[in-house]
Amino acid sequence: MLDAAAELALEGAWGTGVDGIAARAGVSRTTVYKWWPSSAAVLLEGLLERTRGTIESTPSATTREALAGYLTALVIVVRDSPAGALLRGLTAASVADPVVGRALIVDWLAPRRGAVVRLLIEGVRRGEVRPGLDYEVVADVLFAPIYYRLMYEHQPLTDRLAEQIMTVSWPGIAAVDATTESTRITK
Amino acid sequence: MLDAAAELALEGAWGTGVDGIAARAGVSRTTVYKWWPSSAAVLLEGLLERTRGTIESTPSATTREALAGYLTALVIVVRDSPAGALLRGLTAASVADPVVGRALIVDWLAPRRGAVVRLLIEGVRRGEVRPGLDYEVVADVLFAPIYYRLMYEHQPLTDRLAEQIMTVSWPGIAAVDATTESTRITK
DNA sequence: CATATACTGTACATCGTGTCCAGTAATTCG
DNA sequence: CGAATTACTGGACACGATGTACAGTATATG
Repeated sequence: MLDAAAELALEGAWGTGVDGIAARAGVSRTTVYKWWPSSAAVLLEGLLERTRGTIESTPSATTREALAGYLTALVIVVRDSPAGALLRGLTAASVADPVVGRALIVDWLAPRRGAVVRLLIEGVRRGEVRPGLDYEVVADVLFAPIYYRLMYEHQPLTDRLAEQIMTVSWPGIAAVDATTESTRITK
Repeated sequence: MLDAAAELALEGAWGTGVDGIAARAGVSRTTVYKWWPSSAAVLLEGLLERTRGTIESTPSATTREALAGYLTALVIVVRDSPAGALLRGLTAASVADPVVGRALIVDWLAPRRGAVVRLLIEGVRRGEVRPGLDYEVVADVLFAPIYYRLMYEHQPLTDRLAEQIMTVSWPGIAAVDATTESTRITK
C-alpha cells in the first residue's frame, strides 16, 4: 500500500486529486479515504518514503564542504526529481490545511534542519564555526533561498546555487579566527 | 473600484472566494468577473494598492543599516498586517495558476529585490559592499528566510529576525577591507 | 430621445471533496 | 465448517467553489 503512495509521489501525480490517485493506484476512491485524510497526505507519505535516504549528510573534510554538499544535494532533489513539484504542491496545500503544514515541518523540514544544525554544532567543536550563532536562523539562511526559488521560480535552481549561498553566508558562519578559511572564501 | 479591492485585501479576505469578495464589496458576483479573472487577481491588486509606499528604502547612514531596516520593515508588514496572510494565499494560488505566479514576481518580489540590489550597488560604490557578488543570490539570501518563515511557520517572524539575517549574511556581503564593520558584527 | 456602458441576480454546468451505504471477497477464529 | 472480522468496490449524494450565460435595470453620454 505504501508502494502505491511512493509510486504515485514519484509519478509527479500532483493536481490529479483523490480520484486520480485512486485510479493510478488501481484502487477505489473510498479505499484511499480509508487510509488517508486527503490527497496531500498520500503524496506526502509517498514523498517521504522515497526520500528516506536524503536526510543524513555525507562525511566531508570541512564543515563548509559538508554544508555545501548538503545544499547541493537538496537542490538536485527538488529540481531533478518530482519531489520539487510535490513540495510545491504540498506547500500550497499547507496554507489551507494546517495538518499538512505540520506534517511538512515535522517530516520534511525539521529532519533536514536538524542535520544542518548537527553539522554546525560539530563545526563549533572543531573550531570551524563561530560559536553563539542562532542555529535556527543559520538554517533559514542556508535553506530558504532554495525553497524560495522552488516556490516562486523567479530565478532558476542552478547547479551553482548551493555554492553561491555558501559564498554569501559562510563568512558570517565561519569562526572568526579561521582566517585561512574566510580569506579563501573571500576571493 | 480599486478602493474595494484594496479594502478587501486589508480585511484579510482570504479563503472567501469570489462570492465572499463580491458580497463584501457590495457588488454582484458577475461584476467581479467582469474586471478580474480570479479572486487571487482581485486580492493581489488590492494588496499592491495598499503597499505602494513600502517598496523604496529609507535613507540610512550605512548600507548595512539600510538593508537591515528594509528587512525589518518587510517582516513587520507581513507579520502585522493582512499582507502576510494574503501573500501566503497568493503564493499557494501561484502554484496552480502561473498567471498569479508571474504577477507575484513582477509586482511584488521584483520591485523589492530591485530596491535591495540598488542598495548593494550603491554600497559597492561607497566601498561598503564587496564587489563581484551575484546580486540575485544576495537578494535571495536576505529575503528568502522571511518568506520561508511566512510560508511554513516553523519559526516565528520575530522583531529580531531581520537583524539576525544580517548578522549571518553581512560578513559575506561587506567589503573585505571594511574591518571595522565586519569585526563589529562578529561580536 | 437613443445608445452605449456598467451592474444585477438568477440560473446553470462543472469539478473536486468527502461521506454514506449496500454488496462482495478473503481471512481469521471458534 | 460456519461465523465474524476486515478490506475493498462502486455508485450515489450533498456540498462548496468556479466560471459562464442571459435577460433585465440604471445611468450617463451624445
